[in-house]
This record gives sequence, structure tokens and C-alpha cells, in this order.
Amino acid sequence: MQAMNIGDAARQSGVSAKMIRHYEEIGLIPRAGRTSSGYRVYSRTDLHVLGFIRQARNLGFSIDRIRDLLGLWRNKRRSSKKVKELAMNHLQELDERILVLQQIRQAIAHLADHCHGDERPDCPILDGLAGDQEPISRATKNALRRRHLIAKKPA
Amino acid sequence: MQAMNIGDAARQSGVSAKMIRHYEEIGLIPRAGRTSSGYRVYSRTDLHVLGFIRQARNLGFSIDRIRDLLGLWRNKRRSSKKVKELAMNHLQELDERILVLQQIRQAIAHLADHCHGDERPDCPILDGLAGDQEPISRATKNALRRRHLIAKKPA
DNA sequence: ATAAACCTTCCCATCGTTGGAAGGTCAAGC
DNA sequence: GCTTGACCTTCCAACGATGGGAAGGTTTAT
Repeated sequence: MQAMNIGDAARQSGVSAKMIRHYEEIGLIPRAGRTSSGYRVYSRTDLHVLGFIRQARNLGFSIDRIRDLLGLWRNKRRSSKKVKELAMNHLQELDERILVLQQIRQAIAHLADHCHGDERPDCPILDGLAGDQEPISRATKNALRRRHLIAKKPA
Repeated sequence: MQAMNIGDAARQSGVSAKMIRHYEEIGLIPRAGRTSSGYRVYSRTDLHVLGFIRQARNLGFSIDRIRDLLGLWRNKRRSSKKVKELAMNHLQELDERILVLQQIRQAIAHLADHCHGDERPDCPILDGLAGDQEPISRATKNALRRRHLIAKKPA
């Protein structure tokens, strides 16, 4: 069971064979070993990486971010300080995501429990779910910019 | 401040003007009102919807799922039973996402705290993060299928 | 040897998203 | 009035991620 073809790797990791080849091509995963006839060969370890990629993609992480996260593991043997620093950045973003997800969960639970049809004319749960965008409102900035009081944000 | 152009709506919601038009075109949001000269007009309420869409997209929800979620709010006045049923389905998926996200968070925190370089030859945190795929292993099924003992899964 | 189920590479289609062109509108300053 | 700059419109092209399918080679069981 240690060595398997791309099809088995796909089935066990939940990543399609197409995408495994694609990830190899764009360098997200290293080039797989090959049999004498050119078949790609995968190990149990590869499955973990692929499974991680699948879950991260499902959660909406970009390929680049996943590349970065995988790098944290690969580079763990050198420059532990930098790894820790990078990991901390990611932690912050992860916490934010979890928070938003919990807010949405909360809103939907509330919807299911307390807004059962035909009751109120309106039940504005979306309020507070839009996620504020700016510390200093963009609307304000824009109004100022329109009056030529501040410069346009550089590209 | 109640009525604004697409640019202001974009800045305040965090959704690009391009995408707002696109979402309108595919029917994710209703056709916006227009000024006499054809400019789209948005209200404060529209911002909430757009902000929700942005956050959901960031979290990796598909357009169709978002369409469904938005529908929960829009249809709240009729068929409260069905709304509740749908909401429950979504709740389950949300909980799953939160769980996975927390696992990843945990793994990265562990990496930052306990795997500081040059220590062990290996620190396989990816284990357990790959997310098991099947109640009855696909590998098993596949092996059986290869021996013609069970049929291929129908499309 | 044949068949079924693999695998390979290559090209094309889809979807979500962004960029840019060509042109109309609005608001400020002359 | 007219000009200018920042806005808006529609349309078309492109991108990255993903999947479908063709054309052909390999492996395995019978």
C-alpha cells in the first residue's frame, strides 16, 4: 500500500487526478516519481499533503497561500524564527476566518429558530454580517477625495 | 448617503464594481435601480448583501451556495418549514468548515510553538489534517472493484 | 490474445474574476 | 457657455482553477 498510482492517490486524497497533475505542473507539489513506463508514483506521505491541499481549497485558501503554508512544513528545518513569524501571520488570518464563519453560523441558526415565516415584516439578520471594511470609512475618504482634499490611493 | 453609485457601493462593500455588475448579470443580486442616465443606484441595504457575498466568497462558498443562503432571507416570508430545513443543512456544513479550520489553526499553532527548527528529523503535523475521505475506505472499494467484486460507482 | 481499467499528454470549455477600450455623464473651475 | 477629471456604461479579452475528452501507451486478469 505504500506505493500507488495517481488514481489511487486521487481516490484516497479526494483530489482529482487532473488536479494532482496540475498541482505538480505549477509546482505546488514536487514532481512525482515515475515508474519505468512513466506512471506517476505516490506514497502515503503524499496523500497527507494532497488531503491538506483539498481541505484548504475547500475552505477558500488561495493556491499561493497553500504554497506558503506547505512551505512552513518543508522549511521547518531551517530558520525557525522566520517560520514562527510566518505561522503567526497565518494564525491571525485563520482566527479571523473562524470568527466570520461563526458569525454566519450564528445568523443562520437565528434565522432557523426565530424568524419562522409570516411573522415580522422584516428580519434583518444580514445586518452586522457584512463585515466592516475600513477603520476610517472609505465613504469618508471618497467624499474627501471628491473634494480634492486628499490624493487618490496609489496603485 | 442613502443613494449611491456603483463606485461608492464597491468601496463600502469591498466588492469591486466589476463584480457587482457581474453578480447582477447572473442574478445573484436583483437588477439595481437606475438613474435617468442609466447609472446604477444602490441603497444601504444593498451594501449588507454585497458585504455578505464578499465574506462568503472569501470563505470559499460557491456562488450557488450563496444564492441559496441569500434565498433563505428573501424567502423568509413564505414556507417557514422549508426555510428551516434548508438552514439546518447549511448549519451542518458550516460546523464542519469551522471544525476543519480550527484543526488547521491548531496545527499551525503547534508548528509555531513546538517545532522550532533543527530539532527533530521530522515533525509530521500534516498527519490528521488530511481529513478522512470515506466511512468505508475508497482504497478498499477500489481494490474490490479491481477484482470485479463490486460495480463501478455510477455517474 | 483480448479486454478492461489503468495511465500518459494535449487541447478545449467552464466559471469566477480582472483589465481595458470606446464612449456617455456629472460636477468643479475657467 | 466650455473644459477637465472622475465617474459611469457596455463589450470583449484574458486569466487561474477545474473538468471533459481525445489519442494513444501500459498493466492485469482471463
